[in-house]
Amino acid sequence: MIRILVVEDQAMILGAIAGLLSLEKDFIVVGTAASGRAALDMMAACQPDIVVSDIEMSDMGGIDLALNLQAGAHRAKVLIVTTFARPGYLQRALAAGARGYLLKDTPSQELARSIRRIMAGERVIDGQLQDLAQPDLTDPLNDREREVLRLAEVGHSTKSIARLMNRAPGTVRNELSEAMQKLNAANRIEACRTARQMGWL
Amino acid sequence: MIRILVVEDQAMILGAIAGLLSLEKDFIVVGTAASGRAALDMMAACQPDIVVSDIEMSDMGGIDLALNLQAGAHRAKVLIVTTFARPGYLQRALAAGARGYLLKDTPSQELARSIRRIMAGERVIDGQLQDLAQPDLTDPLNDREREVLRLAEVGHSTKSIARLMNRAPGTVRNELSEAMQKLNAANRIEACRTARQMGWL
DNA sequence: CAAGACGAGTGACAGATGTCATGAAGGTGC
DNA sequence: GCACCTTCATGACATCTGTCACTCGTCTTG
Repeated sequence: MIRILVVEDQAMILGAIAGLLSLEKDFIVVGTAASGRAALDMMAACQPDIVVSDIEMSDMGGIDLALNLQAGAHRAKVLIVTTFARPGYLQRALAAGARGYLLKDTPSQELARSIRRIMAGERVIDGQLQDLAQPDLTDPLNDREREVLRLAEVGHSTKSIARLMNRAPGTVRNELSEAMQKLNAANRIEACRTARQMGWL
Repeated sequence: MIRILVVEDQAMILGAIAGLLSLEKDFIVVGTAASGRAALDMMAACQPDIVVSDIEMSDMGGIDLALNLQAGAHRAKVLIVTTFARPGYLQRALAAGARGYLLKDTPSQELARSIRRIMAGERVIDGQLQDLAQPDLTDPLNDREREVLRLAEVGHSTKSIARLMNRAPGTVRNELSEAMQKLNAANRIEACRTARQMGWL
């Protein structure tokens, strides 16, 4: 019997996935949580063998959850199930000790199959991401550039970003410029998009 | 017995929702589709009483699907189930003849309950959207402004947008400026964000 | 300690962006 | 025909953006 904890912030999807997994005779859903934080609090009580978690959630995402489990010496394995085929996410998930990374695009039968493979010790990466995993996709941005981009993304002007970060406008301009060069973008909008798409924001 | 067609582009979610609904004794899932187009093609063969559809899908979204069903004199009712609490979406969905609008945030039991209520003739709007439904939230943009914003959103410069739309750069600048005033935004980035958030893009 | 590396800032410049007043061309309505 | 509106376009102007070269302090590190 494989003990599963499902973590997902959209209640309906959470219910649907939990229901789906409950249909398997060798699975038992021992708990569900709407955030990484909540999941962490339930670990002791649930004693899951595997945690199936989304990435983007308020409070604490799936990657940070994996990190915490790794650090806390929990023996539960982690399977990430997400909408996003972003290289940065995959990379960080694996670095955080996740044993698998599936896209919600993949057929639902794959979920059960992947859980069994992971419990058997295998590592499972979604087929759509095999190719993306290889080339040089390390995040070239530093913390300041990331923060500047995050602010630019929501429409702040250079001046306004400078105010928010307690920096001179010129500095912000330089950082933005740096980021654009690194991302090979023609303007801040493009830079934000690429960074976002790669999972670097 | 209520005959249901489920439309959703993320295969895993599609499977999970279909599975969830199959558990109800008075429901039968007569088909699943990954796009509005595909759903439309299946209508005759499936003869569903109700179509449960996502909104954002390639090929044809849930709102256009509802429009087509309405126009084609199909008697199937439509329930929209989506991630997005965007007033523009709700408004357009209802205008397209949808009988219900649920967020994926709501608990999964609500889905079955809502389907039954809709089959009983009721109209179901997610609680989180009740308040948003009232004030003046009509899309102030015209077609050109919408298109200009869509291009600006992905990082095109004014010149590049002008080329793509066969217009003078000055015209594009004016249209962008117009849109920004209508949306009360300080720059194109903010304008794109608000429009997107309201469901006007 | 000298040589760098690094973070933050400045100044100057070209080009992009946002605002506004204005104008030409093509409908409408009467 | 004439007044009026809409759509597309210009030109002028003030700002904002993006690029670059360069200056300081402050740490590292040999």
